[in-house]
Parts: sequence; C-alpha cells; structure tokens
Amino acid sequence: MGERATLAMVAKRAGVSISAVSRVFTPGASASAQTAEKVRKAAAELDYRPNVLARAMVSGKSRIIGLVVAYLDNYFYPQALEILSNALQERGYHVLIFMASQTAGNIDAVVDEILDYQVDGIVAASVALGSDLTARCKSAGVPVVLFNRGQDDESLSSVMSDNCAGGRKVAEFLLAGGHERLGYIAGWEGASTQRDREFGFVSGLKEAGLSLAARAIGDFSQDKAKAAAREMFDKAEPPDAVFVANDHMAFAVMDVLRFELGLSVPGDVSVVGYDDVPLAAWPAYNLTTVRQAANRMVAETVAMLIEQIEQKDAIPRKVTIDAPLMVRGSARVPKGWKI
Amino acid sequence: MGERATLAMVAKRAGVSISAVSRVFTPGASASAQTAEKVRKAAAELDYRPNVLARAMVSGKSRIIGLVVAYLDNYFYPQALEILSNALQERGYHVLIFMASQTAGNIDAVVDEILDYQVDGIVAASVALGSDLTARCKSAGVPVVLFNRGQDDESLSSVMSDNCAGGRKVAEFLLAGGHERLGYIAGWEGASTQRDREFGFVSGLKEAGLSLAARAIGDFSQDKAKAAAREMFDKAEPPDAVFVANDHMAFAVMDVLRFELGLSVPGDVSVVGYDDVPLAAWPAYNLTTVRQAANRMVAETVAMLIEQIEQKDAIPRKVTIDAPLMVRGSARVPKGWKI
DNA sequence: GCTTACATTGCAAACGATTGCAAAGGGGGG
DNA sequence: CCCCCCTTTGCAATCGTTTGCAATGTAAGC
Repeated sequence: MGERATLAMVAKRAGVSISAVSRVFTPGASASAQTAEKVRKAAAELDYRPNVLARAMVSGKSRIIGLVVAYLDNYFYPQALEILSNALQERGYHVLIFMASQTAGNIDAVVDEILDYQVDGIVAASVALGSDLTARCKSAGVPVVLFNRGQDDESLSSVMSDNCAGGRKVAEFLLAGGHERLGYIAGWEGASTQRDREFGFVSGLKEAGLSLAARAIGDFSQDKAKAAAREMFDKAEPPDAVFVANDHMAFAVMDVLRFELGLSVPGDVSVVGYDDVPLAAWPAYNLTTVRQAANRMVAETVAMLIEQIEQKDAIPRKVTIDAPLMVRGSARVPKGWKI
Repeated sequence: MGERATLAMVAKRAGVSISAVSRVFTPGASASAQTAEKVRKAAAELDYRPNVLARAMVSGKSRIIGLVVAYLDNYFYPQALEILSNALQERGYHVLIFMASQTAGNIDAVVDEILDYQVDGIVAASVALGSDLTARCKSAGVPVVLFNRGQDDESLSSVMSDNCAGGRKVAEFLLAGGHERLGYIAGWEGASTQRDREFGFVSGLKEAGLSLAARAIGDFSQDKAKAAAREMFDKAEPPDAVFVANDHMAFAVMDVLRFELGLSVPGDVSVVGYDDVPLAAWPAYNLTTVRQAANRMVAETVAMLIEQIEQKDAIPRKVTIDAPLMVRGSARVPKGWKI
C-alpha cells in the first residue's frame, strides 16, 4: 500500500520546493546546510529513492547499457557478462540483456527494441551489425562497442584479442612440435574472429611451406564440431594435430577423439583451442589454447563505452589485446620450448 | 543528427492530434481507418518507435524484469538466464541484470537499485531476501520469484526442484549399489537447496540404518570443494561414494580424485552430483546426477511472474518440479537397476 | 425531422524528475 | 547606511507518452 515516495512528497514533508529537494541530491547544485538537513531527514523518513526512469526522461541519460549476445553456451560469454555487469554496476550503469537468437534477420528487430529503451550505449557480443543498424545507432547518438568481433565500419568501436597473431602462434607451436598434417576446424564463417584465427594459422603454415591437410566447419557449435571431427579423423592418414577455432568446440572434438575414436590426445593427435575458458585448465581437458583475457577485454569495452557516452567528441576506436598461448597437455610440447 | 521521432512529430506530419496517434498504436482504442492510415504512413516515414521509458512513466509498467544473480560460474545459471531472457523477450519483457556479489550485505543495495528502475518484477536466482527487502518489494507492488532457492515468506513465490526427494534418490541409488561409507560435500549452508539436498540424502541413509561417514563443506565453490575432497579422501578408509551438492563442485571433486589422488571413478569411489548441467553428460565426466530441468523451472518462473504482474489478485505460490536421477558412469550402477 | 446512441477526435492533466531563470536573502565592504 | 554580489530558493517548462473527459460528427430508429 505504501506507494513509493516522490520528490513532491519529500518536498512537502521538508517544507521546501521540489527543486530544492532535487538539488540536495544533485552533487554540483547549491543548497544551504539547513535545507539539506531537513531534506535528508524527510527523505530518510519516507525511504525516498529517485525514479531512474523519470530522471532518464528529462536528462536523456538512462544509465542502461544494452547487451546483445547470441549464445551463452560458450562459457566465454557468461564469464564476460559477469565481469561486464560488475564493472558497469560500479559506475552506476546496468545491463539490459537481449538474446539475438540464431535467426540472423532478427538482429534488426533486437536492436530496434534496444533503442526503444533509450539505452546510453550498446555492447554487441559475438554479433555483427548491418550498416543500416549502425547508421540507426549513430543517428540516435548511441555508441556501440563490438565485443569479440570486428567490423570495418568507422563509427563502431571494437575490442578483440589479436586473433591473427594467435592463430599464427598455434601454427608455430604445432610445427615446432614436429607435426606434419595439420587440420583446422572452423567456426562460423561469417565471424571475423573465425576468419582471423584461420588466416593467422594458415599464414604460419605457409611460411613453413605447408598448407592445411584437412579443414572442416564447426560453426561454433558443439554438435557440428563433433561431426567435423568424425569426418576429419575417421579415415586413413588423419591429421596429427588439429586447431579448433574455439575452446567450446575443442572440448567436443577432444571427446570425439578420445571416447568415440579411441585416439590418444596428445599421443595420437594434438588439439589446440582458442579462448582459454576456465574449463580449459581443468585436468580433464588440460587444453593448450590461446588466451583471450575476458577481464582485460571487458575493461577496454567499458572504458571506451563510458568515454563515448560521457564526452560526445570521443571517437570510436578498435582495440586489440595480445593473446598468449597457454601451453598445457593437449598438444605435444616441442623439446626445449620456453616456459 | 536525425533525432528520434516522437509522437508529436508524427502527429504534426499526419495532421492529427497526439492522442490520435497514440490510439492508433494502442490495440483496444478507437480510430477510423482513414486516420490510422495517415498515421501509419507518417510514422513509417519518420521511423517512429515509441519511447518505452516515457510509456513506463505514465502507465506504471516498465516491461523490465530485474534479475538478481550471485554467480554465473556455475553453468546452471547462464543456461537459465538464456532461457529466461528468451522467454521474457517473447512476451515483450526484458531482463535487467544485477550481480549480487559475494558480500552478503550488498543484496540490500542491489534490490534498492533494482526498484529504482521501476521494474515490473524480480527474479532472484540463488539468492535469499531479508524480510525487510521482501517487505519493500511488496509495498512497491513488485512481485518476486525466487529461482532455485526457497524461503518461508508468504509473499514470495519460488521455483525449485524437489531437492529433498532428489537427495533421497541419490541415497537409495548409492545404497543399492552396495556402497557402505557415504560422504557428502555440502554447498553453502545458508542455501535452502543445500539443506534440502542434504536432508533428503541423510534421511535416505537413515532409513537404511546408516549415517554419513564423512562430511565437508564446499560452499558451492570449486576451490573449497577441492579442499574438501582432499581432506575427505586423503586418509585411511575414505568413503566409497560421495554425493556432492551440485555438479559444479562435483567436477572439481572428480578432478581431485582422479588426477591428484589417483583414484578411479567409479572404481574406487562413486561420485554423484546435482543439477545435470550440460557438461555432466560429456564423456570426460559422464556424471551421474539429479536433473533440474532449467527450461521447466524457467517456464514456471515466467508464468508465475507474468501472472502476478498482470493480475493484481494473483497470489504467490511455491512450485516444485520433480528431479529425476540421471544414471551415468561416475557411480557404480546397481545390478538390475531399472533404466 | 428529431432524438438517441455510438464511434471518432482533441484537449489537457497526469507520470516524476531536471534545470534555466528570476526573485529573494544574506553578508561584507566602502 | 547603502550597495553589490553571491548564494539559496521557487516557479514553471520540459521530456514523450497515456488516458479521462468532453465535443464533434454521423447514422440509425421512430
């Protein structure tokens, strides 16, 4: 029954005007110590808390950040979400979630819905935006940061690991380990991360005069990755090493190799992934992988987003963080490999 | 710099009043075919989309659901979040995330922040609310559903699996398998799920005239669960089976048993978990566990929430869904066990 | 042709805050 | 004692909607 207290109720109880109350709660504004005290007392008695939505209307700042995310089953994303939400929460922002499910066309609808909420900014995780959408966000004055995905558009910021260099490191590592028939299981081919990782990997091979011995597509899905692994390894002269475009699929591939095909990892075949999700370090998989530091990526994302929200002249940039190889037990380690 | 179109701009362009435009977009309202057409045309030309926040102000319905969640590292929650967000999205609601980090006291602050956003409802996942908080939500007229946690309070709805029955099933299963020294690794003792699972398990043992041979506390954390496992198994006469309060910890326990202590699972010791997260079915763990169907739990959560939002006379209820045992390979299977 | 009824429309008041502007208040310096 | 300046305060407009109420128009019933 006790309706939520409003500014007007506090004002009446404190015997001052509405604006006086508002100013007491506005850091920069002028208010006498006497007024401030009366107001605080009244506010406390009424349990007053400002209505964020009303404030958003007049100020034009909702302190809501829209997050578009395609899937949460790859553990990299929940992890990033947790860090992101905490970081934004500390700065007084909050995350409104939008699942952009598989069907490609619905990203448009989702972004429209996001804009309806007057968000102050958008984080698009593992999702690409069409040029019309980008334009729409731009004209609405809403900054967008692409998380773990790149796109050429000038008005878009993005944060990625150095996928190309990462892929190359994997090639160097596997070649140094004496592998000769290298396979690659690709992610969804529309993704920049997939393309860059593969490009780096293949470039690394090329420099050694080699090329891919086998290639299959996993689309970042575990089921498809399993099918890809079966196809790639259930035949004569299979690869002796495989680079899988992310950890999520790499686990599925390892399961197929070990438990369906009876191959030993890394005895018969070396497996390397990408992301370094926590599970990669668990002894059951002990996966050699390229590390994308979610905390650093999120920190950059938040910094850029806030910068663009709070100073309108800030220009979008593309940030790349380095991606070290985490050497573990799922791939043969070259003799004398440093660290 | 094309500012976002407003009702007023559409009205002017269509040559009608603001209210006419509003009514064209309001399903039940009356508007002539002629007006509707003019308005729709003008709206389309201007790319008009309603401002959700402005609508929320006057209607009192924000179509935002606040989600409080303590941790996302237990994969049960990301999975639930994805399903929840999709289900609500379909009904025109969206999820605003609030991380209630470890520090217990801050739940209060978090709930206050949630209410500031004028949410239409709250889902509290794996979090308990103090009675003052409950009262605050109630007086604000905001329905709350506890997800995967129970609490006596009359004004709170909750959705859980039948944790007690689940624990009992585990006891019956392990006893039928001929185990004699049963251990239990507990979750955080403040959690109703922890208490119920343990109670069910211990009751099951008691009926067979047994009691716990060992007990340790894992607090739903993998690190603590590992420590608990070391303490429990690194001695003479360790348990020959252990029930771990959730899958998340069970994986950590299996890792310790197999890779640190060199024990065989289920040869030397049987392990049973609770939740049936996807990873439990992967062959690397192949964990016997009690299934909490996230999709069914979320469906109930959404149904109850919407019901309470849309009809004020709806009363809170407690829902329990059944929790079947998923028999896999991490625990010895009794001879002749059905299915 | 006149009344009755109903569908359509516009006006204006909310919703709960922020904020520019002007009036009032107060203190210090000349 | 007066003036000036700076701080404090209130008024009122504004943000973009929804919605009750009253006014208008139109068609039907007698």
